[in-house]
Amino acid sequence: MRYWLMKSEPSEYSIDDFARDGSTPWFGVRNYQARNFMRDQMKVGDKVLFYHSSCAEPGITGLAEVSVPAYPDASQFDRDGHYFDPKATPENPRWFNVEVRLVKRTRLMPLKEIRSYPELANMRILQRGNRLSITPVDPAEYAFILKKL
DNA sequence: GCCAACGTTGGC
DNA sequence: GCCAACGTTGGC
Repeated sequence: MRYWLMKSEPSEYSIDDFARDGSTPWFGVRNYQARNFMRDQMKVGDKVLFYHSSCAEPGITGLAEVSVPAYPDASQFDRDGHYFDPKATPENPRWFNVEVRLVKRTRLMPLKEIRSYPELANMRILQRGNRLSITPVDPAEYAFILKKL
C-alpha cells in the first residue's frame, strides 16, 4: 500500500465539498508526473492526505483513500470545459483520474506546523519550488502525521 | 498582487 | 535537440 498527498484549492474543491460528496473523481490533473502517479501507481485502498493549497491557511485537512483506480478523465473530451485537451481522443486518452473517498475530516494541520517537525523535513511539499499536485508520502511520515492529527 | 520555480511550447 | 518565451503554481 502506498501513501499520497493530494492538493486541492478550496476555492475549487474544498474539504466541505469533499464531505458533502463522500467521494469524488480527481479530474483536471494536467501534469504528466501527477498523471503517472494516478495511472501507474495508485491502487484502491492507498491512503491519501487531503491538502488545501493556494489559500489563506494551507495545510492538511482530511484523510482519504483511493476508491476507484485510474480511468480516462472525461473532462479532457469536453469541448466547452476548462480542461478540454484537443490532442486527446477517446481512443487515445491523454489524462487519467482516480477516485478518492473521504475517510474523515481532521483538524487543519497548517503548512507552518508541517514545516516545524524535523520528522517531516523531507516531504516533497516542503521542498523548494515544489508544485506537484500529487506527491508520494513516506509511510513513516504518514504515520507521524496521523499521530499528530 | 508579487515573485520564484518549474513545466510546456514552438521556432530554429 | 536546444533554449527562450510563456503560462501556471502556490506561498507569502
